[in-house]
Amino acid sequence: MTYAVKEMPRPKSLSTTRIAAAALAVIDRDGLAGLSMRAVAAELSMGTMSLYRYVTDREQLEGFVVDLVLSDVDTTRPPRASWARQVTILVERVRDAVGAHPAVVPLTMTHRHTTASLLRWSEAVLAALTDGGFTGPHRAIALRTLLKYVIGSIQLEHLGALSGPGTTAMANLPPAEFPLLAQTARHAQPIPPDEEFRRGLSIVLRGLHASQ
Amino acid sequence: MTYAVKEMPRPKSLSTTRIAAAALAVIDRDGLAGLSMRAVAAELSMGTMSLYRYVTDREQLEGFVVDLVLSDVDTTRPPRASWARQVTILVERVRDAVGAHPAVVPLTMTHRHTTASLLRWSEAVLAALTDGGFTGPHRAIALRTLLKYVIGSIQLEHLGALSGPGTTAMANLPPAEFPLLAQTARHAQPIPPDEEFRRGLSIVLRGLHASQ
DNA sequence: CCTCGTTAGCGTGCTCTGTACGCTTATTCC
DNA sequence: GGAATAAGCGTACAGAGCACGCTAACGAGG
Repeated sequence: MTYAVKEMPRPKSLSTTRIAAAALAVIDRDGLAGLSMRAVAAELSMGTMSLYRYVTDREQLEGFVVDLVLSDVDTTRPPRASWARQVTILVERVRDAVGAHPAVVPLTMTHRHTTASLLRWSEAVLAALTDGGFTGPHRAIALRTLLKYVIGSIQLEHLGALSGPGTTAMANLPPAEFPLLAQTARHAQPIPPDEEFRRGLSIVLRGLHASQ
Repeated sequence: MTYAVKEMPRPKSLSTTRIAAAALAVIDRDGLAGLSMRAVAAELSMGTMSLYRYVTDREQLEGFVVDLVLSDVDTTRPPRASWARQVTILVERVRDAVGAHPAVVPLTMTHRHTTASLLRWSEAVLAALTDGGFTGPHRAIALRTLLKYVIGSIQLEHLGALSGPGTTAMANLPPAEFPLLAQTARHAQPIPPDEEFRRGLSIVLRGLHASQ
């Protein structure tokens, strides 16, 4: 027996996903600074206030955008791979999904990502870790450490990658005051972000391996 | 021979540090949302537009706030300690400095921290790594990996710590769909943030050790 | 087919933001 | 003391988020 909805005099013409997609389009086109309720409404050919039928807040809309971006990550575990390889692939998928929309990075930080896809992702990572023999609190720490590395990487990448202009500036620092930094910057310059990410991740994985 | 400044008809009554301190006071009291040019001006008992004699932008003011917060980290290297211990202490100092003003965390992310104290901090970390036998590109990767861990940690902590309400919510997830996650959340619950941070860091350090 | 109830959609307007512009006033130098 | 210069600020404007209440489109019952 279905308890039908009492009344539906006029069906909603939009879904939250569609609104989020519109907002994401605005962001991708005009940057995060270009995101405004008016801009999103215009993108949907609606009046500004119509958005508020679907969204309580600008805050909530931003959350939906993050959800949308993160919903692109494949959370299935690659079969027939070592636990470390599984984790690597899962972690790289998150990086790629966020990397596809660099301008939303600040939003992913501010908005608690309790989105369903991140939960599924965590579950998959935990499964891989379990394959690797991790259990109990140690497994919890392992997951969190990986999460921290991902977040830090994304943040740092879209804030000045190793091969970016920031590093170039560091290479020109006064060598008297910052000898190691200047030298390190020169060494780091030719390392592309992908490689930096992979090598850092493999350090973390080695640490996990060595810790149990 | 000093080339004197041509004219100084009226001395500045404020320093950028003092403005940053006022802004930080506003943030600490009213949260980041309470930060506005008017609020900072009021905090200094000035007219709003007077601020613009010292600051070109709200953007720049935010940068100064970050600088101020980060200027609290002691960048001297603890003597007579293993390289790993040195790194641990240096890393924890950054965490503590930022942790003293949780509301500025989003600012530290948005604003490129090319602040002098972070440069000195990096130099110190590099020195410790050099003690540990790291050189060349490998040392660069090591520094970046540590930085990523710090950033990710700070971010994650002020976005839902392991022992926070977020984890409690996870513990109550449908066990059918998220068996490992629910179980992990229960295991993680009693772990305080400090311990989580330390154990994660030691994983990274172990990884660094194992990588060379 | 018509009417009624409900809700999607939106126009108006308020408050608050950052900041451009230009005036007033305090201060230092000769 | 007078002139020059910059500090300090009052006013004003564009654009933001969103509260409020009206209008109109639609589904259901007669």
